[in-house]
Amino acid sequence: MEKNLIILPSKPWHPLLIPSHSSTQLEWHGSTRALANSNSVSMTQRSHPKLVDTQLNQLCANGSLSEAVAILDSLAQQGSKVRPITFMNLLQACIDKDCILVGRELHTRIGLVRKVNPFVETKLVSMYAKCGHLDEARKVFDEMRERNLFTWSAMIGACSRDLKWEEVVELFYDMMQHGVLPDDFLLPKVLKACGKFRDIETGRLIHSLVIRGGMCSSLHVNNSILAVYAKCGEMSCAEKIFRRMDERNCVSWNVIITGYCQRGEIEQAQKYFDAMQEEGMEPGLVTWNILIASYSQLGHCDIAMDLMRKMESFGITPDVYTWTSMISGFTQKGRINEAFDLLRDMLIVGVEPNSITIASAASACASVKSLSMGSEIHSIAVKTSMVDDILIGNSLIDMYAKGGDLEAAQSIFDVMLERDVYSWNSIIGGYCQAGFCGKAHELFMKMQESDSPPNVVTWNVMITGFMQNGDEDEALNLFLRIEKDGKIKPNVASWNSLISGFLQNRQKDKALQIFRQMQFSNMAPNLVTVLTILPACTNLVAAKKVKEIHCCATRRNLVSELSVSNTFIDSYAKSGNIMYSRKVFDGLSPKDIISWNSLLSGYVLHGCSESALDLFDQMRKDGLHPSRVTLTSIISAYSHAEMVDEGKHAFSNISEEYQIRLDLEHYSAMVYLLGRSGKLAKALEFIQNMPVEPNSSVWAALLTACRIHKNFGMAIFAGEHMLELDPENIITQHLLSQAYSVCGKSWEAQKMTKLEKEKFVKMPVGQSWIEMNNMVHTFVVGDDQSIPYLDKIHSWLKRVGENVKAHISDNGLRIEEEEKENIGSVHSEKLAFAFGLIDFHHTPQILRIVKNLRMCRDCHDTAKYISLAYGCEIYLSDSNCLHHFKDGHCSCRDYW
DNA sequence: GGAACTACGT
Repeated sequence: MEKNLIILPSKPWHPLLIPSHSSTQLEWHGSTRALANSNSVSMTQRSHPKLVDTQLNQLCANGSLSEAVAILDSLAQQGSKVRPITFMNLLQACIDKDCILVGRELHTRIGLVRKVNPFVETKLVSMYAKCGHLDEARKVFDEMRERNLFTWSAMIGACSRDLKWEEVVELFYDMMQHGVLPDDFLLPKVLKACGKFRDIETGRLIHSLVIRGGMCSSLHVNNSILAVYAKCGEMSCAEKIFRRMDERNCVSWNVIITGYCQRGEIEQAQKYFDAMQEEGMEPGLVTWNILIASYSQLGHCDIAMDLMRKMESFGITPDVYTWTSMISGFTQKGRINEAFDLLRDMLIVGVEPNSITIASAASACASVKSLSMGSEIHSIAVKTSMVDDILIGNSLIDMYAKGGDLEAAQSIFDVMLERDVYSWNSIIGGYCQAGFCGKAHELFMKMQESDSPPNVVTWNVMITGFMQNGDEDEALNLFLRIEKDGKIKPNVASWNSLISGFLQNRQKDKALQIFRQMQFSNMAPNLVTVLTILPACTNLVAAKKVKEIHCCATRRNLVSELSVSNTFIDSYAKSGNIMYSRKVFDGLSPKDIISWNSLLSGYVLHGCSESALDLFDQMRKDGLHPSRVTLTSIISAYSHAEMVDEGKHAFSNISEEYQIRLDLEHYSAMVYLLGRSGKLAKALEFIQNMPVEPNSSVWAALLTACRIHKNFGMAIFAGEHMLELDPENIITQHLLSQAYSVCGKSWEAQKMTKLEKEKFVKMPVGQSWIEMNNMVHTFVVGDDQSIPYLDKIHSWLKRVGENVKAHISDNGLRIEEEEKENIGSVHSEKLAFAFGLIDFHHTPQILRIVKNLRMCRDCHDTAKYISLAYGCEIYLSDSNCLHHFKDGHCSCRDYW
C-alpha cells in the first residue's frame, strides 16, 4: 500500500543518494513504522537532494516531523544515503518543536550508520539535553568515539542549563585531560559553575591559564573570572583584576557591584555605582536592578524606591526583576500594603509578573494572614496561567494555610501536578499551626512514601506542632527518631524547636536541660538558640546561667551580632549583674538605640538613677535621638532620684523636643514620679487630665503611692478603677479589701472577701527561690515539712526578728499584698534568708532570691537589717521590683 | 556548540 503512495526513484541519480560502494554507508534496516503513518507524503521522482532537504525543512517547519522521518525511511529503503546536514536539520527541528519521540526515532536511524559524523552526534547530545533528557544526552556523549570542542561544549552547556555545576567542572577537567582546549565561549560556562559552586580553586586555575596564554582571553572571559572572585567574596582579588582590565563594559562594573552587595557592603556597591558614572559608563538595567535588589533586601525599601524612580528618569524602564525585588523587599519589611500597591502598579504599566513575583506577593499575604488579598493573587495566578507552577502552588498553600483556610490549602495541594518537599512542608505546617497534629502526622506518614521524603524542616515542623499542642513527649520522641527514620541529622533548628517548645509550655528547667544536652552533643548553638534560651535565665536565681550562656555565645562568636549582645545587656541586668551589663555595653561598637535603652532600663531596675542620668547625658552628647523607651526610663530615673521638676521637664520634652508620641508607659511613669514624691493630689489630677483613658498600670502607680504614703481613701479610689479594668484580679481584690477595712468600710471589705470565696480563687501562696551551691531551693509559706533545719531556722529568725524590731520606727497600719505573718507561717523570703545564712560556716557575700508576691514592710526591714548586721548583700526581686539590700539600705529607697 | 551581571518559597 505504501509503495503505491510513495513514488520511489527507480534509479538513484545522484552519487550522494546512492551507496557509492557496495558497502552501503548509510543504509539502515530500521523500522517502517514512521512510514506507515505517512500516507500524505509524496516525493517527486528524481528529486535533487537539496530539494529533498527543502521538502524536509518545510515538513519540519509545519511540525510534521514523523512525515519527515518517513521520507528518510523511504530514501533508505532504496538504499539512499542521508547527508549529515539533513540529520542535523531534522534534529534541530526536534529541538525547536521539543519533540523527543521523533528525536529518538532519528537516534535509532543515526545509530545504524556505520561511521557517524561527530557533528551529527553532537547535535544528538544537544537534542536530548534541550528536550530535557540530560541523562540520555550524557549516554550518547559517553559512547562517542570522537569528541571535539563542539561536543564538549554541547555537553557542558547542557549540564550548565540543568544547573549541574559540579558536573560542569568535572567535565571541564575531563576535557582538558583529553587534550581539548576550551575557547572563549566555553570558559564563561565553566567559570559560572565555579561561581555557583564556590569553586575558587578551579577559578584560580583557569585564571592562571588565561594569563599564561594557554587559553583565550576575551572581555567575556575576563568578566567571568572577575565574577568567580566576586561570588566567592574575594573582593580584593576582584578589585585587582578589575583595575587591570584593559577593556571594561557595563557587566564588569555589575560584577563588582554584585560582589559587594552579596557581602552586604552596600556602601561600597554604591561607591562603584557612582564611580562608573563618573567614568562615563552608564548603568544599565541590570546595574540598577542589582543595587535596587540589594537595598531592598537589606531593608532599605525607601532608598530602593527612590532608586527605582531615579532609574526611570534616566530613561530605563523597570522590568520584572525591578518590580519583584521591590515587592519582596516591602514584604520582608512587613509593609504589605505597599507591596500590594507595587504589584497593582506593575500590572497597570503592563509589566508581566512571573512566578517569582506572584510567589513573593503570595508570601506577603501569608505573612499578614490576609485571605482576601491572597485570593486576589490566586486569581492573578489563574489568569496568567501560572497556577501549575510548583513555586506558585507552594506559596499559595502556605498563604491559605497561614490564613487559616486549610481546605483551600488542601485543595491546591491535591490538584498539584508535581509536589516537592516545600509543598508537603507547607501543608503539614498548616495543619500543625491550626492544632491538627493528627492530620499533620497522617500527611507526614504519606510523605515518607512520596517522591519527596521528609527533610529536616519537616521533622522540625512536626516537633513544633506537637509542642504547640502541649504534647511534649511526642515532640521529644520525634526528635529522637529523626536520625533513625529520616537518615538525616537533627540540625540546630531541631534543637531550637525543642527548647522554644519547652519554654512555651513553661518548662524552663527542661528547656535548660535540652540546651545543656545540645552543647554536650557538640551541636553549636546559634543566634536563635541564645535569643530563645536567655529569657529563661533573666532572673536572680539563674545569674550563673547567663554567664554560662555568655561564655558559650562568645566562643561561637555570636556576640558580634548586635541583637545578641543587646540581649545580654538586658539579661545581665535582670539577673542582678548590672556591672556585667555595663561591660558588655562598653565593649560594643557600634551600639544602637536598643543597646543604650537596655543599659538604661537596667540602671533603673537596679535603682541606679545617677548612672542612668549620666548615661542619658552621654547619649545626647553622642548625638543619639532618644526613643519612647528611653524617655520612660528617664522619667523613672528622675522619680527614683526625687527630681520631680526634671522629670516633668523630660515629660514635656517627649512630644515637644523629641517629636515622640506620648503613650501610656510615659503617663504611668509620670504618675509614679508624682506619687513617689508624695504629691498624691497632683498625681490624681494628672490622671484625670490625661487625654487618653488610663490603663491599669497608671492606676497601679497611684495605688502604690497611696499604700506607701498611707492615703487609704485614695487607695480605694485607685483600686476600684483597677478592678473595673480587670475584675478578676485577685491581688487587686485583696488590696482593696484591706483598704476598705482600714477605712472602716467593713461592709465593702466583707463583700470583697465573699467575692473571693465565691469564685474559689485564692490569693497565691507566697513562694521564694534561692540559689545556693548551684541548686535552687524553694520555700513555700505553710509547707514546713520540706524545709531543712526547720528548728534552727525558726530560732535564728526569732533572734533576728527581735533585733529588727528594735530598728523599726514605723509600725502603723498598712496595706500589703501578702497576708500578715502569724505563728507558724513565716514569709517565704525570710525562710530563704535564714537558709542562706545558717547553712554555711561562712556568710555568703550575696544572696539571690526570687519571690512571687510583693515583699511586705516587715520582710523588707528584715532584709535591710541582715545586710547591715551580716555584711551580706541581698538581691531580691519580688513581683514588682528588684531590691538590692546593702549596708542597711535598699536600692528601692523604701518605695516599692 | 554559542558566553558574563539581577528577583523567590517551608
